[in-house]
Amino acid sequence: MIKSLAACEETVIHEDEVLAASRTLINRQTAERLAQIFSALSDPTRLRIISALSDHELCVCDLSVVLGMSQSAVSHQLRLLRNLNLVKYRKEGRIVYYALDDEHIRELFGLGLEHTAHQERMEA
Amino acid sequence: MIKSLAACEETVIHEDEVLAASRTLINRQTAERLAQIFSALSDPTRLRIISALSDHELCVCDLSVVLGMSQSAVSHQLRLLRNLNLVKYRKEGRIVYYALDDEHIRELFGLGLEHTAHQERMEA
DNA sequence: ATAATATATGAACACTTGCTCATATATTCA
DNA sequence: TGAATATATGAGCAAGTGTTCATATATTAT
Repeated sequence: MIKSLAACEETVIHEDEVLAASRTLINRQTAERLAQIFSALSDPTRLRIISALSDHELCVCDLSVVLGMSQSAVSHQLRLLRNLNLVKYRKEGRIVYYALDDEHIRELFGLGLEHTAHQERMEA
Repeated sequence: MIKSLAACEETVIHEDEVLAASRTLINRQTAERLAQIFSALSDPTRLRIISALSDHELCVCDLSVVLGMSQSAVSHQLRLLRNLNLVKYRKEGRIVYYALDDEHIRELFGLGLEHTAHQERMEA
């Protein structure tokens, strides 16, 4: 424990802060989970899908038209979002309608948007 | 415009929804920006750095001890966070102290944590 | 000046990611 | 049943990512 703190040429520079930070640090598993959520939001295509679905549900074909992308590309991304439970779907015949399935994601998306708006103001 | 909507074997399935979604869809540049922000949060190491810095500033050496990672790896990630203005730093002699530099990121981090906590409850 | 040390960084490498293309599956319609 | 069509998915490939290793830079101490 204490021994593992030895580094930086055998001397921890700020032992108290290191101990404090170590106590409150999120664990590796939590970090992995968090990273997975943010990874889902770290791609422009998926963000545009989420944006497109923020008002209405849409079928895969509609989505590919809206995004101007191939059905295959959209479908692959939808699978990813589905696996992370960020979107839900319902089937009506051969048509599959996708919709957002997570208020947290809506919040994260909105908060991110605020941030970009903030950034743009800073640059102006 | 209207022509570009033709797809899915020449027939748009839900023209109204497609037009509505197209109007409110975030543009490609915004999507890129947003993706960049979330990308910064999409890696376990960077999330643990953010977590470690959430209370106190820490120097690079302290950080590498806290995270149990090489100084080089931490330094590379700090550069990335620095370039996105997510962390700020101050130099004191040869020691460089890093701290969070963005309330939005703190909020996003917190919101993400809530989500993982929610997920864990769902699984229990 | 020289040695020691905190941090930064380039190159390389394994691994991941997002797309395309081809094709499979499932449902509807004739 | 067989053709048409909405969606899903596997393989493959180009581009991106996170680490290590070696080394550069900058500051302090002798």
